[in-house]
Amino acid sequence: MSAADGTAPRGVRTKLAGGANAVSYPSRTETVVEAIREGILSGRLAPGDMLVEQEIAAQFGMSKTPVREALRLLSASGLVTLSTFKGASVRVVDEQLMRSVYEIRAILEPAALQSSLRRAEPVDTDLASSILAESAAAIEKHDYAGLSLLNREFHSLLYQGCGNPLLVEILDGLRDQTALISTVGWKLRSSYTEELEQHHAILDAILDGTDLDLVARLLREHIERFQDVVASAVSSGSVEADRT
Amino acid sequence: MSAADGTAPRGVRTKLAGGANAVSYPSRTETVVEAIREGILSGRLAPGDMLVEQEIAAQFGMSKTPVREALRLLSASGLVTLSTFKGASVRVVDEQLMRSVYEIRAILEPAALQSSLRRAEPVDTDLASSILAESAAAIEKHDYAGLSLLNREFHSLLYQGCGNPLLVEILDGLRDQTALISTVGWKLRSSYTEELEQHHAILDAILDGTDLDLVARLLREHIERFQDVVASAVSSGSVEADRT
DNA sequence: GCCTCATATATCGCATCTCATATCTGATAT
DNA sequence: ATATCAGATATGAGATGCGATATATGAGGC
Repeated sequence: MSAADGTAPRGVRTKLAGGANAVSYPSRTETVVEAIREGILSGRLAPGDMLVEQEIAAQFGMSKTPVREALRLLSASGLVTLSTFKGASVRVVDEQLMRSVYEIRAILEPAALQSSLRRAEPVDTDLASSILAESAAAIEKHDYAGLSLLNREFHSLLYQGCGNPLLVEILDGLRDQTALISTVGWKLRSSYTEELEQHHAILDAILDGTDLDLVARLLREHIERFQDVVASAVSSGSVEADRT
Repeated sequence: MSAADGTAPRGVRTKLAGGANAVSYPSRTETVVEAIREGILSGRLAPGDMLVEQEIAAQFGMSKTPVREALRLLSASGLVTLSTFKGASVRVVDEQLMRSVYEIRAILEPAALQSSLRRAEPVDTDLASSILAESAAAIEKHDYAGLSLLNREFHSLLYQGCGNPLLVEILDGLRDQTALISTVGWKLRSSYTEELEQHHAILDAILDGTDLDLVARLLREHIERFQDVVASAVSSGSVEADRT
């Protein structure tokens, strides 16, 4: 009520619209989608948290309409569960879902990586290397949220250059779903050094560049390994336990 | 205008809600999504056709709100293109997109099929067989819209039982995207018999059941074959030509 | 005759309002 | 005391209206 004046925000958007990027300026719906997405991925919003339209609308100083659309969109992308007349909530992950996600990633990511490596502009190995360095630092500092982000970035790098935008889109979506548990599954902590080691092994194999099949196999085994780790972590109930 | 009374439709929905299936009754948004989806898949709506909110709303006797949501959802699933302040239109496919779709299918479908075959309740070969019989009949009758539908059904059958609901969902989405051109690409007509033959070969290999790798390879090569066929058909501009 | 610019219209984006539904609370009967 | 049912409340679903913007159209100038 207080922030929902109705005139001020509209002016702001108008200014943005005529401003720098004429094409595709951020609609209010996009704003909300991005904000909630970021909230979930960063772990600020935990699985099961209710997402109340009116609350979010007030928080952003807008009407419920764009919020509603945003929640629908997030539901379509799998981050949010929508129950008719009951409301929206951050998706609660179960073992089945996580196994599904990792199974698909285990198939697609190695294939995408091979496509990347076969192309002219393959993989930014410098950036990958620095990400791994940051990962080590994050582990030192016990910054597991940051580490989770870095891990996702690393995997993204490997398939980003595969030349298939749709494949990238799909893998980005799957990657986001893994974030539903990565940030909260503290029980996975012990696996982080192992994950980093495997990332290093994969990067080394890429830099070596002689054996594409080896690279693909390493990545696949890496993902399959974490399918089991994550699935068992989820089934043991460590996911919802940490959030009071 | 005429049908948008506002009170009559509501009563209908209420009756449905309290009626048979209490859980998950179709919301207006879902109705529209399904209708437009069906329209696109059946070829009644051609790529490039504008989808005007008010028009559709009037047609269904509802307000613009659910229509709007439906269009957003369809955009997220890739069947509809949304241009800000310009409107929604049935997605126009280009060669790049089609290559992307088929490339991913070539990776995922064989893997999914192998998963299916390894499970207890693998593939409904009886149904697959009858679908192929119907396909032959459709070719006889030059019913290419029906044939396209049957082809999609056949592929669906192969991965439906893979035990990974998310994978099924993704493949269903990709399958729908191929429908954007399948029904209108009349130039593909000559390939239909070849497609049917290959489907038969795949089914035979499944029924034989001795060589899983052979089955996977046949399916992969089948899809890769049609990647080229479809891509060249799209680039030659046969897609938009047929629709006056 | 063709190009440029202002006006007009169509269409989307968002806000506000109303209605239908689920959940919660409490009273009553067993 | 507990189970059940009715009313209250909260919340989503949908309808309507207004404002913003892009495209189309026509007049005027070169």
